[in-house]
Amino acid sequence: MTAPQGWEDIRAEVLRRIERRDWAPGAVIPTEAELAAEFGCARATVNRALSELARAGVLERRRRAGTRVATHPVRKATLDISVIRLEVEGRGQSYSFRLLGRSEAEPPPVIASHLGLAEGAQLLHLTTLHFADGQPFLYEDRWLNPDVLPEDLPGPELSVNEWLVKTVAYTAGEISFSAASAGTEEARRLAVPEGAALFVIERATWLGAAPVTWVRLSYAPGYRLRTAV
Amino acid sequence: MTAPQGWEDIRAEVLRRIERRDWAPGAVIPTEAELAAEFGCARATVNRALSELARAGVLERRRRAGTRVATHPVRKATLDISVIRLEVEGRGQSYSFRLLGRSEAEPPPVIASHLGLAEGAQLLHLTTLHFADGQPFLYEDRWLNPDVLPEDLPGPELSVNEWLVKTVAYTAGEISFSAASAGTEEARRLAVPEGAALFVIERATWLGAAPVTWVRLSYAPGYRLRTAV
DNA sequence: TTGAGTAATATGTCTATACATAATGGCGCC
DNA sequence: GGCGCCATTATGTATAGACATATTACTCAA
Repeated sequence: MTAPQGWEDIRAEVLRRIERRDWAPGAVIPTEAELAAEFGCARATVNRALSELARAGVLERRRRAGTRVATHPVRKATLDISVIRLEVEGRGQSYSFRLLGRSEAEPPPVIASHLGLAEGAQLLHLTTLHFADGQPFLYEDRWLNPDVLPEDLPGPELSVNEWLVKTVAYTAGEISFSAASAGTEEARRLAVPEGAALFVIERATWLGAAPVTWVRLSYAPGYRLRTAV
Repeated sequence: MTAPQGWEDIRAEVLRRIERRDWAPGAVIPTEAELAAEFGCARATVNRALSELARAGVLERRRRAGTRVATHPVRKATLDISVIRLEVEGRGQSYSFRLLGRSEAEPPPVIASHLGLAEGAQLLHLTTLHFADGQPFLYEDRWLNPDVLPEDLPGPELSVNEWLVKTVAYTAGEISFSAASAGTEEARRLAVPEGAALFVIERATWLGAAPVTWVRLSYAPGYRLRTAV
């Protein structure tokens, strides 16, 4: 066997020992210095490898206490939250969208309180339907805080969704994924029967303390969000 | 203003400049060497900060071409895929489960082909109902490859889910999230009307080329998977 | 026995330097 | 002008050494 060279090799070797149960879950593994001596590399290189594994949830590291194999390996799945156009085009389909409604209004209390808005605050309310290959793909229900918008809204060539990610910064955000039965409006827009199971992403973002946007994305039936682990 | 000290300070400062649009999306930012000179630190420190931001999707880095602000900031949401018991207990509810069925059978063709199984291969089929505070919370439909199991199946104190995570390694995996209408079996088990919108996680894992498990988790209505961005 | 104080230790980070690697831009050749 | 090669350049990684920091383990006194 060739000795591990770079930090990725060392990571692989450590992972292999964990999978082979040379190092059992919960057990303390050798220190960085010891591993560096064994692999014949600098401690920093071992540190890089072990840090990556700790970030991935495979190891747990604490100063002075050492490094141990995680007993409950919390596998972290990373989802890429992208622009809808790119998501559609990434599936090899053609993208289009249509702005359905635009108004200034007071958001429902649930949304207002979630965003931390004062009572009676007016937000911009935009509803958009996104298409993949001409078929309804996603219904977007968005509330926007006009105070944080640096420029005018985009022209018809850019969806609000895409314009937002390119121009409005935010410092904190929440995402939730759930399933919901299609309501009257969603069903009509997506051309599905009322009550159909829709995959729903709700997202709220803030810029500092100021709410930026709240959006609910209802995907047409059949949609799957995928990722590798 | 005090000069940034560690790599986290530098990361914060860079992020601030991006959010203030000192560095616009798509623009090339100064090189590591230049930033190191400006901040009065080693290049490795700047490298650490910029690498983190690149990993987070805020920056795009390419050798020789330099570092630029991402035009399509692909926000990466990381989900912690944990043991179901911990998920329930993390919500402050009491956890229990019941093994509903256990048999050896040939999986449906969809699953078999997805896993890359030979035709006619027999898998262990386990169905489990998980409860939160005594209420049906999650219906688990699992197919297990007996060849990769290192030990006997767990006793009644540990759910298959938890036992698997702690004892079976895997090298590759896929997760998908979707919404589905409750089928007859799911509806009966979760005590919801047929056709109710369920949040579904499907997951397949392999150990090298060998399939390990395929599982479908159907959550009772109202379930939300949350994460921060 | 208990608690406070202290020494020991493993990880976390930074530095300076060096070389590796990928990708670009320009140069020269045809 | 077009094409291929090569020097340049910015990032990626490795190194040894140093100091910082968190936390444990130990010692000693009340």
